[in-house]
Amino acid sequence: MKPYYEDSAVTIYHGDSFDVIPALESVDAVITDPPYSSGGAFRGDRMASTSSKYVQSGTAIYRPEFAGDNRDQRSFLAWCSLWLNCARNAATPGACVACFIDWRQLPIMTDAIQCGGWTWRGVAVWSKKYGRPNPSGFSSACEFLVWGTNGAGLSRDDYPCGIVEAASPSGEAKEHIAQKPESVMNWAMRLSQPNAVVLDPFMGSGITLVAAKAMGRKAIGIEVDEQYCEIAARRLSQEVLAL
Amino acid sequence: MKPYYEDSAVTIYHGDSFDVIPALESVDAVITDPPYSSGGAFRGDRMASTSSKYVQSGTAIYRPEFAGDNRDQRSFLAWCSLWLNCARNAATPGACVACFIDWRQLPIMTDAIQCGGWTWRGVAVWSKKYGRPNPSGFSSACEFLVWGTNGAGLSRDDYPCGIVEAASPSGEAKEHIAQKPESVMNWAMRLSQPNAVVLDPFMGSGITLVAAKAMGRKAIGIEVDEQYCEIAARRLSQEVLAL
DNA sequence: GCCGAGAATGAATCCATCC
DNA sequence: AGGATGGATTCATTCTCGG
Repeated sequence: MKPYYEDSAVTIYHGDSFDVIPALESVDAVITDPPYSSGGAFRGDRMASTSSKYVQSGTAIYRPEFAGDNRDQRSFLAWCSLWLNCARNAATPGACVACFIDWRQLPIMTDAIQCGGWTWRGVAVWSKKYGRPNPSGFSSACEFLVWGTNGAGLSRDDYPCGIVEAASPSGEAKEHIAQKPESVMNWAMRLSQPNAVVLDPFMGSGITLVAAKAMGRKAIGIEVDEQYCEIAARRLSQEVLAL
Repeated sequence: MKPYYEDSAVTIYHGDSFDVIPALESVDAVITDPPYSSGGAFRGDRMASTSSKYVQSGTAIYRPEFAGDNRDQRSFLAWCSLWLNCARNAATPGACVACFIDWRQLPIMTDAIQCGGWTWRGVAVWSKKYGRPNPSGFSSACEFLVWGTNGAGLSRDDYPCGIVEAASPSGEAKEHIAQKPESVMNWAMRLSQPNAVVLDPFMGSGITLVAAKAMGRKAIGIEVDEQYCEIAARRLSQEVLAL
């Protein structure tokens, strides 16, 4: 299988995770931000394009659409269970898993992690401090990180806190509608062991790989959309130049 | 039905919620901190007494056991669905509901709220900043507030943020093992309308009622354990004296 | 360079219209 | 009737720009 991009710490594959993951082995951590299939109470809302259902109020910055974000709840559970199980087959004993998700799909994700054979161990929180006001009550100020291990966890030297606070990325540094801040990815990365091989099966703009590299891990990214492979590869080569 | 305690803003009933709630009407908000039936992965862990399974690091202060905290997941879902439906029958259209819960029972509670006929609208977060370090990964630094409405929500003037930060209560101010800080209860109270009648079917030491009073709401508390009725009544009369 | 005012932003939600 | 569409709305934080 030919990588789309490769350097000393990072490998990117362009393709579908279900095709690529079975060729992998010795994965120590799965840290990812899958398409949420969220964005509305109704089927029609969820089926809308990612750029219209996740409204970027009045921005002039273009960000590409992303794929796989329009499953209903049953399919989302089935689909997550399958790729999570697939990833666990490539994982070492004691490997860890962590998936970002919003409030609406949080319970589904806890089911999916367990259906995929992982041991669910907790829900960590990314606080954005304040979200867009919600006319019916509390603002959506947080996203969640559902995490677990492949069987018994490994002993560790690092005890990360279950909550992290950071503002959403914005402006030109934000190349994907759902991009997480680097500080949040660095925090999530602390779940893995210092020398871990980290897999992100839904790489997007590659922020997970940047964090993995910054934290001394090795990383494998998979992305179905070539446009994002290109963005991630550019970002990672710039990182190399910056060192 | 004879109240155990009553003043201008607050009524306390001593009894089981399933017996008391059907006699109520015009409830505008249900804000409560039910027994989590959590505290361990195994049945034996959950069946331990509340004062032993919820470890109180090194404190000598005695706190009474509390009831209803040893159900397995299926029973917890069934039981929550039943009292939530029961409470909804006493609720006005557009009333709101909010239940505190830990990560382990969070998905069950989102199911229960919907099974009880409420519209689930979000998951808000109470951040304790730090939790006990967890040897397998992230510390449990947060508890969650699953919230919703009885049909369409009412229009509102207050737009509370979906996350609140406060340290856990400690020392003598803590009269119940699972007691929430007043600031957290005041924040939760902001989900309700300013003149709402707030019901807490699992009153415990009465912190919800204190918050309701402080925020200008009227409150009804129900508690099965007379020892806690006494604690709550004492607390509320002191509040009256303090005014 | 620092500060303050004003504008822009957000994995959103609701509701009236329109097919 | 039910699904799809488009516009209005909310505010703490962040960003921009001028003094």
